[in-house]
This record gives sequence, structure tokens and C-alpha cells, in this order.
Amino acid sequence: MSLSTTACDQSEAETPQLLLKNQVCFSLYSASNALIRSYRPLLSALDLTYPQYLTMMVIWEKSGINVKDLGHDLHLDSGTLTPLLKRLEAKGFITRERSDEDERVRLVFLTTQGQQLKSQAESVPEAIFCKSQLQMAELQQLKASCEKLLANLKK
Amino acid sequence: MSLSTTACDQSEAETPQLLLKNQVCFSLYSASNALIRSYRPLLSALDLTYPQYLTMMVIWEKSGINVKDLGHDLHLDSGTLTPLLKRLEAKGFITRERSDEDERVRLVFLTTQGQQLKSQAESVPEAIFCKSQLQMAELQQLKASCEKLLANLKK
DNA sequence: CACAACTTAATTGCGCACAACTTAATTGCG
DNA sequence: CGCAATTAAGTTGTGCGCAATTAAGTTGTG
Repeated sequence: MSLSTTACDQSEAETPQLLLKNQVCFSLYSASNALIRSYRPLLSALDLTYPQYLTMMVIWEKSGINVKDLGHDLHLDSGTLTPLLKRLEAKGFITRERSDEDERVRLVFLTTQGQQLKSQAESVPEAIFCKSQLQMAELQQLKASCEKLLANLKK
Repeated sequence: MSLSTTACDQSEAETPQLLLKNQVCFSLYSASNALIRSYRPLLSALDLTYPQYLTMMVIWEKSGINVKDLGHDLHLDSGTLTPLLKRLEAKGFITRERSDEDERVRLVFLTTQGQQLKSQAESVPEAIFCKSQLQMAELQQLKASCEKLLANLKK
């Protein structure tokens, strides 16, 4: 038997670990959703979703990358990437070509229009930084903690 | 004209803000996805998804809550919650009843089976804490930063 | 009381995430 | 060489998240 308050007490439960307000993951999930939501008006002006924007970042840096390596960088699989890349191709930002050396491999190249998109996207990071209303140091610490957590979960 | 390195340099770009590795939001998004992925094997044993698990937490605490208040607590809208609640009802964990005072309002009640689910879920938080391999203090700091960011973005 | 304004929930449609599976090409081992 | 094992990408199906819209009930004002 427990020494806690009555069984009718719903708010300060015998199992505080099962209260929403005590969940780290819920905070992470809510903050991630909210931040992606904040990107939406900025990105829809560029005709991009947030995952498409992340994907374009990799392609801006590494035009000619294949789907596997793209998935490694983004932590996403082909089930997510294949339809996403088809949409980016339909918008004219990339082309998807089969490798000559290995016919299984699909290479993703930046188009001229995709290159132009990059200059339009240059104002986005600063705009998001303002919306966050956090100090750069706090954001960097948040980023470092997320990266550490991600690395631990991958092991 | 820029004083930076050649135009062919793809890795250390003239626009470091547009590099994936410099994105706080990408870290947050990847960590959130990875953490939810870590919950999956634990929760599928309970026949729950992660958003369903969060929703059950609120209902364990506040049986009889309506959809609007549930949405407020979870930062989700009826477009997400209505089908999710129907699935929880189909599994027998909750019932969905119209309010007598206001026919627009839908109240969500815990069933006996839903109550039993709670005791099965009690081992989940500890299991996730172990998987994270982070100190409690670091997790709490991460949680606090996420909550601050969320609050700033809501303003 | 009538009726416009508002509120609550549900519906529709799109784009992820991801598990499970399939297809097609390549590699490696006997 | 032959063929099993492996690999890369694509396909299918489910469940979110969310914007936009709709349906139905309630409230407030003249």
C-alpha cells in the first residue's frame, strides 16, 4: 500500500513519470513541431516544405549525391526520400539520374532553378533566429544536447 | 564580389547558415524523430503509437476532458485528434461521448481497459531514460530549453 | 425572438516518417 | 562461371500534423 494521497487525486499521481509535463520527449516533440510550423510561411513562399528545405540544403552542398548518402545525412530512408525527391524534381529544383557505373544508384543533381532557389533561401535562417527569441549560446547548447541524444540513441 | 574561396568550394560555403550541420532545427527534428523511434518497440507492445501514448497520459490524468482542452495540452488540433481518438476508442482504451450541457463538445473517458494500460506503461519512462544515456540534469536542461523555445514561438 | 457571430468538432487533402516488402542490379564465393 | 547473398531504390500501407473547410450547436445583440 502507498502512503500517497487518495486514489481520487488525479493531478499528483503515484506515477509522476507518466505525467505529460514530466516528459522530455514531449517537450522535444512539441518544440520541433512548433519550430517547423514557424518555418512554414517562409518556406511556402519558396514552394518548399521543411523536409524538402533540409534536402535542398544537402543538394546545394553536394550536387550529384545518391539517395543512400542523402538518407544517411538526413536520417531518412528511401520510403521517405523517393517521393520527396520526385516532388522536388516535379518543381524543377533537381534532376534524378541513374548512375552509369551502377544502375541501382540514383544520383540527384541541382538544376539552374534549384541554384536560384538557394539565393532566395538565404534570408530564412536569420528570420528563424529572430522568431526563436533565444540567445545564440542557448541555441547552440540546445543543438549540442540534441546531437548527443541522437548519437546515444543510434548506438 | 566576395573575398571568400573559389566558387567551386562546396563544403565551406559563402552561406554557412544554409549548411545542414549548422541548423538547430534539424538537430531538434532528428533527435525528436530518433527518440520517438526508440519508443516504438516499447509502445507497440502496448498497441500504442507515440502520439497515442501522449494522449493517454492526458486522459489518465484528466478522464472526461474535451477535445479542445486535450488539443491545448498536446499542442494538436482536432484534425489530428479526432482520428487518433477514434483509434483509441476502437482499441477499447477510451469512450467518446457528447456533452449533455453543450452538444458541440466531445468528452473523452478512460475505460477499465484504458486504466489497466496505465500499469503496463509504468516501465516505459525508465526504459527510455536508459536508452537516452544522458544524465538527468542534462535531460532537464534540454527540456527547459525546448519549453522556452516553444513559448517564444507561440508569442 | 430572430439571426448574425462565434465556437466545437469533424472532414478532406497533402506530405511526411517509417515498417515491411518488392524489384532489379551487383558482388562474392565455391 | 553460376548462383546465392547482398545492396540500392522503389512501393505499399498506416498514422500522424496541419491547413482549409464544413457542419452543427451556442451565444450575444437588437
